[in-house]
Amino acid sequence: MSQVRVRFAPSPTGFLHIGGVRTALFNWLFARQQQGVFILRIEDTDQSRSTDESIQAILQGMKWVGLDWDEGPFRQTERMDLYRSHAMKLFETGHAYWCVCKAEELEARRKEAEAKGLSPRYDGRCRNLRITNPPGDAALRFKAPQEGQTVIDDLIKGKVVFDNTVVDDLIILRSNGYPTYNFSVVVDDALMGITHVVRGDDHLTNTPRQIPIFEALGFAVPRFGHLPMILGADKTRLSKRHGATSIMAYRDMGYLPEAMVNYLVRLGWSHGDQELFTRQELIDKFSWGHVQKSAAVFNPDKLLWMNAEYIKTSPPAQVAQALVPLLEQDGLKQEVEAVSGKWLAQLVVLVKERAKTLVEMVDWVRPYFGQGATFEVEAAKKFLTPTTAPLLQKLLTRFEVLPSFSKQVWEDSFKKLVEEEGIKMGALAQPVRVALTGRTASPGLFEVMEVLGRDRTLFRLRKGVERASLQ
RNA sequence: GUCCCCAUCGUCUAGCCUGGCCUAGGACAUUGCCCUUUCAAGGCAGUAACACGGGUUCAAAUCCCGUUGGGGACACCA
Repeated sequence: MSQVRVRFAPSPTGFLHIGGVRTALFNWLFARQQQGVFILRIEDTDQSRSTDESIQAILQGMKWVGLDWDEGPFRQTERMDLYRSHAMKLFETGHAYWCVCKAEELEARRKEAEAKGLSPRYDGRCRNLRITNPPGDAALRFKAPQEGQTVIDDLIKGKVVFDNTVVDDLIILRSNGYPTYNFSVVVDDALMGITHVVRGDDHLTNTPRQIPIFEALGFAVPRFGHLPMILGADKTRLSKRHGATSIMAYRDMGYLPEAMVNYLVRLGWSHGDQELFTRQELIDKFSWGHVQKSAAVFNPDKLLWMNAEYIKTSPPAQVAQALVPLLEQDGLKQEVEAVSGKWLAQLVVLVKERAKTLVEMVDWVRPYFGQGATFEVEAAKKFLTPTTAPLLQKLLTRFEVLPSFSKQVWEDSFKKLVEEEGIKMGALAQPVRVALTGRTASPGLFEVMEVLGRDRTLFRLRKGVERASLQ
């Protein structure tokens, strides 16, 4: 069997959509598993909607989720000669003809047909005109077979049969000389040696239009696979009104690329009961047979859970690295530069169990930068009171005589004081928590002290006593 | 309207191809309990589904037909 060659072929008309990422992912996974080739092709033949910014967004998105391509990115606008020469070849072999119908006329006829309840197909009126010297604004149409059936043995849907009577003669070269999608795709897929065309199932009905073109051109027909769509909570096609759909928006919301990949693959594919997969496991275990045939509803809750799992289990240094840009955006650039990567990783370990996103993590981590704590007003009011001041002072006095920080020793010392005072843990823990972090919620106190270090712990305790004495 | 695809808990899904082991499993969400210095995390338990109707069969979530419902496509967009 020859080498697998697959492609991802987005059109650059906006940001990279998460549905697009999933399509790319399935192709990429299959290529990596089969030691095949993954090609990136930009379908920009619609010059009015394509933009360079979109191309950049696509490349950026692909890189962020770690989908590397082996060939490309190719741009269709750089391959115009290929489409034109193959179109002329079809004309010369009698598989295509010039059509002089005006776009407005076609539109009007389509509307008329629809109004009568007929299917809005091209009526084929130029088919037998045998125009050989077309006017400059003529379009070239493919002469589609009108009898028989086109059968697709789909990788995902299985056998799908279309009557050829339902496909009309589609335009392959517009009057401006640009190829249309259904034609340029065929030429590229054939010329690039694509063995498996895997795309969204919104393309399923395009397939019986494309197969006859492969055949007319004398090319081998690739295998096809049509992935089910991603839906919003209301079961309609996922769009902006369901929330963020741009892959980069998820980076900005604090999602880890590994979590996005895992979630997106699991949306429509499964391997028994397993939910979490490493990239390598995905490559090893992927199979078309377990790709779901039906559309799937995008569930932000499950994605959030999965992101939390990745935050908890990924190497802390890696999470810290992803966190840094968000920290800097949040105005902590100087503070971040002042600390070591090792300490940052330690910080991640401190809070990773409570942050479901990196954005949440920024908030959890903020109290540990800088010398002093910033007290939340309500927290200070409740716990740093004149009654707690002497208690805090006693703890401070005991800690001050300890030469260096030791979790065990400091915790013992703390508990001993609680015992001697005959108070509950919380009665001392909460004021200390507020003194150290400025907040009423934080990780375990002694883990906090460890991250803060002896000096800052004592400093903040002192400030806490001061604040408590004030009220 | 025509054509195509699809149908298991609220959601993602296992099971379906190769009927019986399904009293339908897992995960997210949700509810309760436990743990606990706070907030989380974690542990345990609970609620919750084979769309409907006909067949075939000793036996159907699984095979067949129909109905209903959902989605997609019908451009000189991709």
